[in-house]
Amino acid sequence: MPGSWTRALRRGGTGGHRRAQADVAVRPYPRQSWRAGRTPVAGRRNHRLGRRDGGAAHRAAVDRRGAGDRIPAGGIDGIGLRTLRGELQNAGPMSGIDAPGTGRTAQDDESRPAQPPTSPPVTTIAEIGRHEGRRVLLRGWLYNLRESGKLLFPIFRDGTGTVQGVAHKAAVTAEVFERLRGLTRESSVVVTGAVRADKRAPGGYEIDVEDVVVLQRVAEDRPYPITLKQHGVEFLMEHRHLWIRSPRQSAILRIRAEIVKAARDYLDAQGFVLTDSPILTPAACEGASTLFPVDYFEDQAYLTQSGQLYIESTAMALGKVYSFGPTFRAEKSKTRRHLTEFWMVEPEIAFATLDDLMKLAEEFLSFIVQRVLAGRPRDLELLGRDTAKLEAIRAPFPRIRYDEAAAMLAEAHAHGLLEEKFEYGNDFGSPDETYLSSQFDRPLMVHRYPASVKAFYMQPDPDNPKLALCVDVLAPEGYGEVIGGSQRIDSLELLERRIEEHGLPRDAFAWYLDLRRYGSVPHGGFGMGIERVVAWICGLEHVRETIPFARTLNRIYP
RNA sequence: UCCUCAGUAGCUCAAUGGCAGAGCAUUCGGCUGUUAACCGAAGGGUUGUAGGUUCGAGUCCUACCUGAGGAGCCA
Repeated sequence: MPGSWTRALRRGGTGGHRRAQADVAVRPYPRQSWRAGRTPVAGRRNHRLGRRDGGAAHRAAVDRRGAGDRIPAGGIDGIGLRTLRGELQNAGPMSGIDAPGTGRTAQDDESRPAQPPTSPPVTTIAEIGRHEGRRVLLRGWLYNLRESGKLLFPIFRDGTGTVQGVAHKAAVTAEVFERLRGLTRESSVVVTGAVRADKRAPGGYEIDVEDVVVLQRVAEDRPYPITLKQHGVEFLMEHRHLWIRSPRQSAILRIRAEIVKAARDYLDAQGFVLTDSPILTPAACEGASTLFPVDYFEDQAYLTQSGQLYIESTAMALGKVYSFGPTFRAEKSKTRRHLTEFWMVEPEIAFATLDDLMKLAEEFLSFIVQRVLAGRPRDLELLGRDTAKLEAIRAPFPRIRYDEAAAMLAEAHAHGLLEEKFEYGNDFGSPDETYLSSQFDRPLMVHRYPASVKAFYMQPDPDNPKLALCVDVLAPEGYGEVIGGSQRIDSLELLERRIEEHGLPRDAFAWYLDLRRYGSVPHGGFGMGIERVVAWICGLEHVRETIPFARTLNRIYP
């Protein structure tokens, strides 16, 4: 069923924004040529598996640096202020921080004019506007440098944003001018200069450079590999540790942090108790997915694929609980929606019914989306996200039964909107989900699937025991299932029967059955995949950009 | 596991079976308001690997390796 996802994406209008960014961007999705050139690293196969060259290259690089090429006591983070201010006023102790042999170190600035007696305040680029008209100290990296004869335009970044500096040859010392003129991208710097509002500047402000101290200079023979031009996916993922410096990637990670915080704030405020579940588990939680085996002191253990069974027990202890953590699936899925390691937030509630769960799910998601809109508008803008589509995400969400969804799919197929005919009784395929969610402007909740296609622990619908009291929440714009949940079986006898029917090892579930033996109550919960939510809210083509270091079928480096 | 597509300079890509190229990056030179700056010059190649067809293969054939997207499965 090729193309239905991309068609849906195009309809959704998320396809064309990438090129608009002055950032490293992956080419628009539909083009087939996402290939990338080979990376010329020896032992390539090995290092993808995490066994590089034992660090020889790094050691060599360190060795090449001179003895003076050391971070001052306290490190860069703690460099601070006191040290740096001292440096800036008597360019002494900082000497040698630059690469040796370049002749452009701070120690050469003996002819620097006397500094004013007070040192300028340290600020971040995000807050630079507060210092308009005053001298400040910026600590960051050189993002780019443009030259025009006797004018230099360095663009600095510091993690909070980017700002352009201006250095007139006549306005700075010859040493500062030369040091800046030859500076290489991503060299780390401490910049002194006056903040000036300028209509030509994208952020509204520029900094008139007065002095630049170079903490570490990137060497010309190993220039920063990620340029401002386009790169292929493989190259970027191979350099993920550097790619995250790009404004676009930084924006995504800030939004991810906002989403995680919003999810936790919401649940905390609703009286949920965080009870994290174990990562190392003795057996399959659900039996379906493939698990990563781990040697556990000569016993076999597995990385968790869901914390659900464990939080059912903490819910019986504490009432309303949730877990937040990584989960692992060894499925050989190669799609833009899959990672082998991903994060889930899983609320579980004693005495909850399916209706309670659906109400929680829609309010939970609405809260998260609105929080991101309010808290990270500039990052959404940087990503080119159509925020009108996010503004619409407010509870209540549409709810349809599996039966109704199946009828919609049958009709779509009859009208030629879906290539493959949907067979009643099956679970929905990706194209089916994409079609269903495309019919609504907010997340779609599909409930009461056939029990036969769902997990063994789901409570049957009393009105029709062939159906399960479960719900999947399908995100709009083709982002697929972001939440899956259900009411759980509370009858000991029924749960025992289901475990047997599914051929699961009864011993491994003895503790789980105890929950039905000692004061069983109706209860339920759901799991929300963080990466899919981030991809949806950010309008991304692939979940690999939603986490600092994605683990996929073919990649575990860096 | 299956289907489809793709591997050429550090990167992104060209090259009817006939001399392996461009842009960016790097180096050198120029430019007093640049916005992925621009202009000029230089260096940079075992065309994924191994076979085969051919007078001649980056191009055609076979196998393998690697990556991407999709299916299945899932969040």
